[in-house]
Amino acid sequence: MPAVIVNLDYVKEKNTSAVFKAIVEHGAISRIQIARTCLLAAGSVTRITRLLLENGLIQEVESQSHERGRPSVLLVARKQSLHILTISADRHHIHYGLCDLSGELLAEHKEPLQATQSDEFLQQIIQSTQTFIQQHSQLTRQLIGIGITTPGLVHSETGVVHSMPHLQTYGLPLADRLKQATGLPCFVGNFSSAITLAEHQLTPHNPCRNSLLVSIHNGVGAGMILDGRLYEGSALTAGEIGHIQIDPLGPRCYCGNFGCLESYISNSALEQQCHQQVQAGSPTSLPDNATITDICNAANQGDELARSLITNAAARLGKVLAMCTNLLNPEKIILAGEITESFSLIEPVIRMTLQRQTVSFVGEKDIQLSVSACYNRRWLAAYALMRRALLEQGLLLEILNKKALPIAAP
Amino acid sequence: MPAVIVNLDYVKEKNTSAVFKAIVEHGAISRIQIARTCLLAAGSVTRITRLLLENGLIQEVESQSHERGRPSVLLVARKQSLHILTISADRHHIHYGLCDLSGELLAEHKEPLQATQSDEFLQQIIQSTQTFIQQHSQLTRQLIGIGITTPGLVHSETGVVHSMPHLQTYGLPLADRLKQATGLPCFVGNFSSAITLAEHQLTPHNPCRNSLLVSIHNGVGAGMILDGRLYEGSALTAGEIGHIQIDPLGPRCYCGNFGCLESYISNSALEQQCHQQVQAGSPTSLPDNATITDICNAANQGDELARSLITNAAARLGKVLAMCTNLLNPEKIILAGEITESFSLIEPVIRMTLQRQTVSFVGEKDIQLSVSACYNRRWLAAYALMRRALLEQGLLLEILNKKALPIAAP
DNA sequence: CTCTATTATTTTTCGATAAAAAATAAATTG
DNA sequence: CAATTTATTTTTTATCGAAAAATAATAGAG
Repeated sequence: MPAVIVNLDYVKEKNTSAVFKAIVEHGAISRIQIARTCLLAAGSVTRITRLLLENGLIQEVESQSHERGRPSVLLVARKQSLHILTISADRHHIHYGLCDLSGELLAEHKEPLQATQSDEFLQQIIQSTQTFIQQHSQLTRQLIGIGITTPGLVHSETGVVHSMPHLQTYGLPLADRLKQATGLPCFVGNFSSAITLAEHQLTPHNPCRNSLLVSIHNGVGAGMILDGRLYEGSALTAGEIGHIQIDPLGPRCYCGNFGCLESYISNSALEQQCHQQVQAGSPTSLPDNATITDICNAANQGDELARSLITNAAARLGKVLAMCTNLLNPEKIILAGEITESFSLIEPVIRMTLQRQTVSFVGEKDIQLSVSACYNRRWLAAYALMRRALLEQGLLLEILNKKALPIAAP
Repeated sequence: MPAVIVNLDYVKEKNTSAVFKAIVEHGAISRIQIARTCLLAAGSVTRITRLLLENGLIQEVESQSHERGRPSVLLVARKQSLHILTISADRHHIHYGLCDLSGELLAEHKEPLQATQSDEFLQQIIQSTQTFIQQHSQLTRQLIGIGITTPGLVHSETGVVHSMPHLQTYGLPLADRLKQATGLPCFVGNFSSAITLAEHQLTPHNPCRNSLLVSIHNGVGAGMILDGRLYEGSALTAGEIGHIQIDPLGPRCYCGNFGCLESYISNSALEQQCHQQVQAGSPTSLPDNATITDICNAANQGDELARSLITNAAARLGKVLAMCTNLLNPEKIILAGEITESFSLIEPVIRMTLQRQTVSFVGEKDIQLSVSACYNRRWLAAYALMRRALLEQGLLLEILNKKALPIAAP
């Protein structure tokens, strides 16, 4: 019944990961502090850190004197010791990136999506990946694996892309195929989910166990961290808040239903509303073909029409966020998308709506509302999948167990 | 950082629990089957089952012959080997129950809630518990612990009742206090959450990782199992779907907002709607002071007014369930409350609403809709807390480690 | 029917190894 | 040099997995 086998290997895996994670997340930290953090005996920390030191994953940096007694030696992660290849496919392009343990981008490459179906997609990715690796051979020597994000339904545990309609892709074992072709561990995930994970990983010091990342582009969707873990739903379709109905008499949505949130607040919806209003003669500085960015800029500068478009959208979004809050009681809601350029306009509207439409004891006052810090750094989504695998899912020990380590010597 | 300490004790705890759980959930099962189920070596299973046998928790029942080879010996849990005390407090009464490992009720006692504030509440519970234990001394000899459910906000990990306004109770460490008074392990939880857990435990053979239990009485709320675990939210207030706004122009709710779901579909709301309609002269067999049960009965028998009241409520509930489905993509939605007497009327309406208001690929067709099988057996909520502690949270080993076992000899 | 070969389950034995505990070493201050 | 804190080494304990051994049944030959 248990998916994880609990034995001595598991203990070693968990504790090694925990120690490494403590070092990665805390920055410089002494062995004794690690022992306290991870609730391990001092001797165990010595053994584990020795393993990590020998493999060049961490290094001793300096001694820290205390009031009295032997000074502690601080340890840090050698972020250059291992590199991660990130692949991020969207509807039109494939982005390749190479980053270090900290997520800093070292190299990148963007190419148009040439494939029109599943096989071609796989071929393109395999070929371009190999080329990319060769072109950056100095950096890719320490490559420990590949993180891949795609649109559509992806089962990140198995690495199978269940559905990616624009490429007629159904049930593609992408992780396995790519692993076969490159010999590297591969982890695949849906982009929105993975970027939610990335956002979650950003703040290890202030761990937020329940958060919602809402992205607003031409579609509107949400990623969720619940009880500290990424939640994706039974059929991997959780977070479809764009198709929550907010007005039964509203316009028809492409999904077939009526009055979906997306029909009101997506970028294209706002641009269309703007177009209509301008044509109808509303006083504004905007042209009738203004983009969402134009609208946000105008709103920030006080344009009345733009402001009303943005705040109306915020009120509608707030309504749905209130429902989500009543249902899930999250600590934090993070927004992403062009409309966040006008976050200072949106925030008070959402807060007010939350206050009015949630039960008081849900503590809507304490909800943190913010703009995504990493949505625009696409590669961080794929990086987050690899980081999770490394720090929480046993990839670290898998790497250490191979004697032919790709890790740079100290 | 990790809340759980991963060491040898942890391995033993997890594997012993896994084996016992396999026996409890599977019924008669051989050692080799356990080994395959729990991914353990056969020798490990022998060792663990020996421990359980020696302590009277399981017993060998019969041998099962195969085509050839040594027959396997089937093991079952001795459900009479340990008893669980359940306490369930609501606004007006406290229910005490004694049940065996399988959840079957062996004795019960119900008394009015006399307390009006925190201290008195604690006193009453302690006193009545002790009396109840003494009165059933034959059964309570094998008592392994107490499960308690209350209304309000309860942190089940710590056993602290954070808020129970009707008793002016805030921050009461109920589990600790009761443990102190009785010497028994105690686990406290919110009733709605715990009953959701109970429902989840009912179907171990068909494990559903994501489900929603919606209860409709005078309040409307939801409990959630997400990724196989009970989800309660950051401030323990998840599931407040009764206060999702379904009409901004709707009637004022006692929570201060307008148009809450609860104002339309709660028992009292339906009774009030019925009253108004009857007074207004709608043709019906119902009296103007019909109860919710009357309304359901009439609806089932074809009364037009009753049917329209019920189906209207179902449509509104369906609307909110559609939102929940879009957001959470559950496998199963379970309904509880008097209105489920008319489930056959409600179900098609909810299904239709789900179909219309969820994105098609969410797979709303596959959603299981059913009536709660254990909502009316209140004690099962408290039992579920104890069962979880025993089978998943290390209580089993805690009990086995005490040499003075309360467990009945074979 | 009896005996033997076969086969699958269960038990025992043994080795590897991880963590805890205890003892020791090292580094620094006053 | 004593006191103190950190780090390392050694010893101890305990679990798991693998494999050997024991066990208990059946099938089929004679």
